Amino acid sequence: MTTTPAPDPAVRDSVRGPVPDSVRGPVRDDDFLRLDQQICFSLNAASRAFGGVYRIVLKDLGLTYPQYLVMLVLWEHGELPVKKLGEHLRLDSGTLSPLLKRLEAAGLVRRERSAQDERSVVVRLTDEGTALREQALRVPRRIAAATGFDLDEILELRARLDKLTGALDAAALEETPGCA
Amino acid sequence: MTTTPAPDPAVRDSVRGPVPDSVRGPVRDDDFLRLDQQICFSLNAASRAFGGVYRIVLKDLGLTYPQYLVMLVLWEHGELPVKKLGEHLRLDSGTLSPLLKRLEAAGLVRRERSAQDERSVVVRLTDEGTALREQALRVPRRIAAATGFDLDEILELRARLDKLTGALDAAALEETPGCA
DNA sequence: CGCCATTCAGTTGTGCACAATTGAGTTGTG
DNA sequence: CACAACTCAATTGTGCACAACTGAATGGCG
Repeated sequence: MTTTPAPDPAVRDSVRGPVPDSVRGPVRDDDFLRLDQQICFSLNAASRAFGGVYRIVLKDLGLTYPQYLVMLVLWEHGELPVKKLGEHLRLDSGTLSPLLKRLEAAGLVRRERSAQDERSVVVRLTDEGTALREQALRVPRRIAAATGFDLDEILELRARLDKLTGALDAAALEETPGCA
Repeated sequence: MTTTPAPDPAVRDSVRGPVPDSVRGPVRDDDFLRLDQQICFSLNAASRAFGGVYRIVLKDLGLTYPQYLVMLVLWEHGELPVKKLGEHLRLDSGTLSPLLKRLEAAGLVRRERSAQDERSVVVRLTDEGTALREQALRVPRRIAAATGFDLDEILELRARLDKLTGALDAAALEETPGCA
């Protein structure tokens, strides 16, 4: 039983107020350092908790969670070059190349150099990979059930997370040294 | 520039309705398979986007994001055995042992076998590790700024994520074969 | 006391994330 | 055509997450 980091009302109250932080002025850095642990950490923990549930549910399919995400994209789009796959999933070739090699070894996909552009490698589902979709159809319900969230809650959370991701990506771009 | 996976309104609309899913009945598995990609994926993407921003901000401190989390816990609690550290962070010795070894190599912590219990290893901050806290104090503000979220938004999101994590952990426990 | 289950940190092995680099292939421009 | 700039997948190296296991230390129990 992992000790869930408690909401810790003391932290909340110590930094809260009717006036936005930027105007109100001195929120002590000490407080912020503790709050900070809560938010970044909560996201991390939730992501890993998801990973744990997927690991259990996907064991029957012989897929890891990232491999499942790749398969989802392929089931939806049929076939894609590695580059496009990476854009859908926010992953680069450093992550995808070995992952796809494992999927190929498992007989779920094939990788073929594009004839039009010899730089590009197109990833296609094999018959076996296509067939696996049938097994995968029951996965989402099990996951959704595990969350205990109803559809609206999920959708709203997703919207917040996407907004957050957008803001973080924009900030990362701005702050990267080589892009002023 | 990674192409941000768009909200894709078609997906949303295809599964949405005024009636809660559990009552409305047959949501097609196909739809769910696509929605599923959105939620688990959004969480993953947000977590990694956070990682990207932390990577930039923490570069000055010479810390990775997980190392920073460990330091946060140590700054708050002074010293802890590896086990307790793991409970705070939801990490086991397989992750912490090498991480702590790197922090020790960096001169930020020491690891000493407990005299009371020779099985236990207590992690302590060095003077250098304690001093690093001063540098870390400005990190949370930069992160908070990068999110573009105000405090209430952060706190609410955190509450939702913690709820989600709790539900997922409970589900994982129930569904684990060896605990019926 | 002697034995055994439990607790703890560490190790090993697999897989993912990401930065940096490589090398083949392509495209634009003179 | 020639050549520089760019694109793309793959590779290398570092670090994290987690399962499975090892081995030492502890604590309970007969």
